[in-house]
Amino acid sequence: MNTRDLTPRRPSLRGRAPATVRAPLAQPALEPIATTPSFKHKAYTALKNAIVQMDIYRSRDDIRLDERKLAQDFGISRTPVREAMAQLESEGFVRSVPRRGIYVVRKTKREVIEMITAWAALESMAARLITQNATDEEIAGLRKMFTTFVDGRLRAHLDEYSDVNIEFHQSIIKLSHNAVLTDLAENLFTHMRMIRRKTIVEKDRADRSIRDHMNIIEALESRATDRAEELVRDHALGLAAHVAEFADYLD
Amino acid sequence: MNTRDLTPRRPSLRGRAPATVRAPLAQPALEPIATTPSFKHKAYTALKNAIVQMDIYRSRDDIRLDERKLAQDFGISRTPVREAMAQLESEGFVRSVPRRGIYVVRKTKREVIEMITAWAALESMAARLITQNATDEEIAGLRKMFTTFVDGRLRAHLDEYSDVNIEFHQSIIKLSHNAVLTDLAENLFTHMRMIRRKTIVEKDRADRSIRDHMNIIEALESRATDRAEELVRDHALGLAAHVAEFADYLD
DNA sequence: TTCTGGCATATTGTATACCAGTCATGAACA
DNA sequence: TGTTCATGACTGGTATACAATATGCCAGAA
Repeated sequence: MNTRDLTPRRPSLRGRAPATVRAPLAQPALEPIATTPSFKHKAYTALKNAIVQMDIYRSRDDIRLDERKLAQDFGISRTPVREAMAQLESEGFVRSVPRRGIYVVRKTKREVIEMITAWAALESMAARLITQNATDEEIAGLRKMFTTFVDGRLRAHLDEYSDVNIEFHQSIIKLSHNAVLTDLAENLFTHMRMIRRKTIVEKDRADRSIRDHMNIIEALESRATDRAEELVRDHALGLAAHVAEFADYLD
Repeated sequence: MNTRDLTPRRPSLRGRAPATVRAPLAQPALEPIATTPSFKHKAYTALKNAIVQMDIYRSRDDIRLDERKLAQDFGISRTPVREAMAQLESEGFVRSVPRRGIYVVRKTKREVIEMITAWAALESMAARLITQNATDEEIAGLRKMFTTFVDGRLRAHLDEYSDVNIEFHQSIIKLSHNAVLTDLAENLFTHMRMIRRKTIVEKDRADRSIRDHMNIIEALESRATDRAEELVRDHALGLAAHVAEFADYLD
């Protein structure tokens, strides 16, 4: 098997990347056309949704996904399904065992704690960036969103893994305007969403969480960089500690 | 196209992992045979190495990879090459343009800064964890590794993107014993390594970098959590600022 | 009845054939 | 001489066929 000898030279291809060259015309910015997002991408989205929505922590039985059945159900061939699976595997959602099957991954308690810790790292950096770069309007939007949540009757459901809670933290990350932070965190949040159903909703923690959020917003508004970072970090690490102590249903 | 209807039931599969059950016999513990890592994985490794090693920032010409040629060179079919490509694409190393080709991705200046910022977030959290969890021996190993580097004649090459420099930071992340942090950072570091050749080696920054490293080690040794975190963070963010100011060769 | 060995089956890994756009080329024409 | 446009080679996307291997079943012997 002769390896190597790639193609580092460019083969003619004169015009560099015409696809990315935007015409400088004064057109009303028409959308990039309804480009069909390829079967592979559609399969990826559908599979990810399906996996996220299933309550995988309810039972301890292994959950296996059948390539051929999925391909049949989607009405496509195995190839795009396999490519979607490969991506989901690299993102930590499924695990492929050769000649055995593809199984949905259940995170261990340790892994969940590690993910929350990583999230703490990313979001605390985001908070820092917000105090330095975000506009007052953006931060005000954060407060508005939050108070809407709290005033509504959603308060009762504001446990750590609820959609509204995660959305709040997701907004903080996004306000950093750092695409890398956002992407990395997005994957972590998706994993979080999968655990939510099993969470023990403790009234105390919910109240504490709301107070934390308020303090975070205030620190951001006053541009207190170090304090904002610290509050965000400790809020997340507090959840990690809580999981470490009480989330015995994992494992 | 009827979607959905996965296979959440587990298909028998009674004994969970019989492969790990060791026979209690007095046999010479024969190894589980050399299992060959799938062509897909081998192609992935080979491709990644090839991409990382090529000096992609030397020229501005697009670098295109040809599926068919690569498959031919590797002596395998297109399928595993494609699957490897898909993974590399999700990791941000290549970009696939339908009906056009697969191109090696060149990071923009903004993206590099964002990556360094994310790295700062991860490593500063790692530093925090080290002060709380790592053993004295582990931290001592860090100092030993570093002094070996500095004492040697490697000092001249200790610019921010050099292998030894990156290895130092990699070691810090690893000492956190947090697999999620480690994985996320690993990808960022790999991207870093690709930029190194174009770096302007400034003597001042190299010296500053060494001093920073020493301070970081001392903070870790004295278990100064907040200080270690701050030093690590500022060290990385300093590089980000440096790139923002001087790395005009990007873009 | 219990255990062993071989075969049938199931499932993923890999190879190959086909399809649908894209782009360079060059002939035809003004 | 410059422009247009048809054509064909080329490329990634998709479908399908084939190969390799793990697992379960069953017949037959002890």
